[in-house]
Amino acid sequence: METKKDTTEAKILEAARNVFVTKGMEGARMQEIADKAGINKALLHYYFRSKERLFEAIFSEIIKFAFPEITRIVRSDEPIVSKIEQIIDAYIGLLIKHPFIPGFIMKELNRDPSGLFKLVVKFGLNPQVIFDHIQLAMDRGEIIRMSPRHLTANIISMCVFPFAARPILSFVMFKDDQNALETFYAERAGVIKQFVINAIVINKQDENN
Amino acid sequence: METKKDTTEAKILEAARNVFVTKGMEGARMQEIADKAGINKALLHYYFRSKERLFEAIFSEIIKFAFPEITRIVRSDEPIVSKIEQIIDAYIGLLIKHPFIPGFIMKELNRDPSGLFKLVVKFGLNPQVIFDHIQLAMDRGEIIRMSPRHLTANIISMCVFPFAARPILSFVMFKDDQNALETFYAERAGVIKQFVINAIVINKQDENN
DNA sequence: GTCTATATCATGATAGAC
DNA sequence: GTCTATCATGATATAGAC
Repeated sequence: METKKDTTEAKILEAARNVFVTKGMEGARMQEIADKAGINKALLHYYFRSKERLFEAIFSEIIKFAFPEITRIVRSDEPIVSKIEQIIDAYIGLLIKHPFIPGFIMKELNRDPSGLFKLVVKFGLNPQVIFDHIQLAMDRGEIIRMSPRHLTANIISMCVFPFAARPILSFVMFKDDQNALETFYAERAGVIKQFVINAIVINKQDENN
Repeated sequence: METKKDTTEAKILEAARNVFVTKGMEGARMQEIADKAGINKALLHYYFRSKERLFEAIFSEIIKFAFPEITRIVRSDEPIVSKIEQIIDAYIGLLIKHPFIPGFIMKELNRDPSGLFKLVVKFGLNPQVIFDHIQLAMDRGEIIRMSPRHLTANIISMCVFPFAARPILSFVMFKDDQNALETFYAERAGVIKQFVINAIVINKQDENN
């Protein structure tokens, strides 16, 4: 129906996403967004009243994206190790597809976290559920005892940080060899899964019970 | 000698560090820096010709700080596990003292990595040395075999990311309970050391050989 | 070295024709 | 809805007095 009407709006959103993600809120220029969208500045203000509004639209879009459907995986009835593996696969897959999102999120959250607050509240995302599931698995003796928060932090850190710090990796670790960097990212999921399993699983030789 | 002469310059640098670290290059205002330093804008340009120059001064200062003397630890003649533990302690100690540095570094590196390039080259920092040492420890059977690059990435990720993503942790994990957050950071070094040892050390019951 | 005043310029935003 | 032209603001940077 309205798939025809909003071609301009769609072009604006795509251009804005592009510019905001690479330059950030402060660094982005309305002129550049207009150019990339093939229109002029006035039209930007016609569709989105201000730069602030346009940014919020993009930011919401991205944040929703960054919290993938972890809850579904967590709530499933599989053993904890299987859940953790699925979450790592889901995260890394997402990050390989959209490698610039972590940098953007962290940049903007350090600037003004209020946007995140609204969205997390709106989505009713409750990390306590995750911690409880981990605690349960520990009580059942599936994995070693450690702080569920720290375990969660460890896993997410290993997944996200290498993408957020892409320029450092690229230059310091790989001397700007982009192919080597891509290979590294592709290996990441497997490496993290193995690392976490080594660290926390108790009966490694008895996984089939 | 010139410890008296440069009090104004010192005040400027401190104010600039403050503003740049919290607001970033684009978000920082020369007016605010001048106010915080107790002088006026013109004087900023007298000491540092432009905003760009002033920023570079601060950025260099911070970057040097962020690469602590890891090389010394790596080169020492201790077992690999001991080295890793020392590095984790050094890193976390630094980050607890200066928790806003990671966010700043990542923000600016995603904007323009050229500053890093110059400094890394200047310092002659060579990560290959680290990878070689790890490889050697693997060949000697001290730790399991895995990619040295991935192992390094895992450790640094777990150290740095929770600080870089401070606003997310603070709100999502701790509902803005600052005390709980500080406690979490204080526990971090111990947790990471244990986690890494569990993941990679081969003869855990035989560490004294 | 430090100040006031001002030049210069870029940006977000709006008015108004079509 | 889309454009051109313009405004208003705020920023970096400089001139020049003291």
